[in-house]
Amino acid sequence: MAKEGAAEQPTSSRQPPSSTAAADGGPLYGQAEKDYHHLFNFTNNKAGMDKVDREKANQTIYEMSKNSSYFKNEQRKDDNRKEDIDRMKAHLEAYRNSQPEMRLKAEQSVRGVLQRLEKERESKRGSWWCHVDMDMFYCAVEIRDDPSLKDKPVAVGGPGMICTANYVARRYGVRAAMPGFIGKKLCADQGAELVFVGGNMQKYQAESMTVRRVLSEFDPHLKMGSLDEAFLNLTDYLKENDLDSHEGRVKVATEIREKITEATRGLTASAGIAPGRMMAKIASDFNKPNGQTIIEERDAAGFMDSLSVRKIPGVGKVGEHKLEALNIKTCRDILDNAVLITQACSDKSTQFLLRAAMGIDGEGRASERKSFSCERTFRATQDRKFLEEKLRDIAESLAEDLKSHFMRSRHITLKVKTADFKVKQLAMPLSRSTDEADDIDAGAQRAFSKYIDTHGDDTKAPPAIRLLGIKCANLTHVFGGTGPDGEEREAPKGTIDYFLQQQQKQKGGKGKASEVGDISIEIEDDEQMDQIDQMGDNADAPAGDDHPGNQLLLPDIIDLEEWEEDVDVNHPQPQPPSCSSSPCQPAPSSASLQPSLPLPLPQKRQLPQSSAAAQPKQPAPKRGKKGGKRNQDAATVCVSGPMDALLKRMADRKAAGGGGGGSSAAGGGGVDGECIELD
DNA sequence: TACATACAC
DNA sequence: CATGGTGTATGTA
Repeated sequence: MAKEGAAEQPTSSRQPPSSTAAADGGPLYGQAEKDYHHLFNFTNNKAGMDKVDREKANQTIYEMSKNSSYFKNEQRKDDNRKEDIDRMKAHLEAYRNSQPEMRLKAEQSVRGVLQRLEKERESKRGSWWCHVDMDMFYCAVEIRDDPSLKDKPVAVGGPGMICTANYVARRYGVRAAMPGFIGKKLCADQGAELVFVGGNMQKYQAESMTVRRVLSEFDPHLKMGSLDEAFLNLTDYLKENDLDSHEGRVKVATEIREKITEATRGLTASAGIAPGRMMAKIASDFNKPNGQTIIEERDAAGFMDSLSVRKIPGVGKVGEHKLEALNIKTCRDILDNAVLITQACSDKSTQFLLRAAMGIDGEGRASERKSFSCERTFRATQDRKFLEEKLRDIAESLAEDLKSHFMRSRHITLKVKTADFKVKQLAMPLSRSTDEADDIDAGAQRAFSKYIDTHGDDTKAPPAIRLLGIKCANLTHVFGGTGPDGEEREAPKGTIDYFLQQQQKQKGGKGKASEVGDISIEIEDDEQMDQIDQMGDNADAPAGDDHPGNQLLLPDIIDLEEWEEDVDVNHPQPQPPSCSSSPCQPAPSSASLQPSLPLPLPQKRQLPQSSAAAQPKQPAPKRGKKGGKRNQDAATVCVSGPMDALLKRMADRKAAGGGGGGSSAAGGGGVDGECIELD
């Protein structure tokens, strides 16, 4: 099945790099005004839309958007960004005019960084990652179950927002994350009717489990990124099955996809295999849908070089434009202009960009969940009663959420979006941790009053509001103790809380009970690591828990019920990666001693345009038993004081003399002026 | 700490 | 009639 040919020739049949947005789809609209073309994130050159179609779609979208509050707000934000960019440019200009010694120093420092990175990349050779991504997942499920939809433009979602569109709809310019009414119009203008299908999360979860089962055969430790994508470490599988070769990888990718299609009765997936997670992810997108891309180590640098910066996960619309202002469009440009980047970006961003451009994965250390939030959009209103009731609903929903996860929060943030789409947040620390709706509500209402006070004055009513939300942070685990009904609260098997409970018991009694505060838990071996890895995926979780699990130690992955699946908005198609036929060159050091802004480091790794498959096959380097195992190092999980919570709770009970955590909301004055007092 | 932004999905 | 919700990271004051 599928496009194996494509897999073996990832480089051969692609179009040259698309020109910039302005040149490509030149804005025929609002010419006299500023150019907001790039705000239309919905058009790209995928899915066989030709230039005319694209331009037509752009105009439709523009016509429908231009007078909306939403779009006006986007313009405002964009103007702010432009100022940012101007400041950045000014800063760079200052650098250009600075003392040569200074610039020389900067360049030497960058050279060192790049060399270090080169070494790091070298040291990580030999590990193989696969990213599997289901094609238009939700949509595909719906179409499979109702084949009459097959040739129609279909969107999962509604008139409010589109979650996923099939490829027929995409031809009309319909995209994920596009409001449904625009999608509808795009189709209507071309004589088609967009069919909306409401989502069915249960069904998608079930399908996702099926996919997972298939994949776990290749890597039992796989990490599902969301319902429709997964990361697999294939290193062991390839070695154990004597498939550690280009042919082997092609075979495995093919097999993975075939098995998925078989197990799901017709759903297709795209896959990427590469010597790193990030590259694998980019690769899986490269021949979508129903395709695959394999990147060999010797091709990796060349592949990255030609890639648009926008392909780097973490570089979005804004980042792309910032870099564009520096004349940086590809990953190669990032490396060639590393000095520029160090001057224009923060240390963190610089590190991130340089690593990404070289194809080196981020450290990707995941942490425990840090917040719970809930927000609702509604028809903008000034009706205070209505808004307060909305807040109450949200608080109740959050309390439920917290309880079902055995968590409490000590800090809440109110979020308010006005009719003009401006967002404001107000923090409200609580005097102690809570999972009670009353407490959360009290805090939120107080913050809301404050908002009203500061935003309406005597003459002017406060603005209409279109969204309210609450975020609960400063979380602590709760186990033991009693729940709201007075019943014993025990963490269910298979949850992180259960794990922590066990740990607690083992370390238990002996000493240190008096030591209130954070405790840390040592994860000593892979087995324990896996135990944690698997948590939350178990069916043992409490019923009605729509969050598949916690995120402990899942790197860079968000595993919520995701709404926007398969977003591939506005990604220029990557141009053919030029492949290098030689392994990565050691970091060169053609050091001219003259400071010059674009520092040619490391040397260009350009090479013939032969495809990966056409390259002479080189066996992957034999390595010692090293690259394969993930998480070799013992990891330490820091848990923000479950002990604390326990003791506090006891203290609370003593003080309150009453049942459980229940507490009446405190209207009364918060301590410290801002902190809301419970009980 | 508080707030705003950017990003992923 | 009309542009979502959940979560993380980061920069700045």
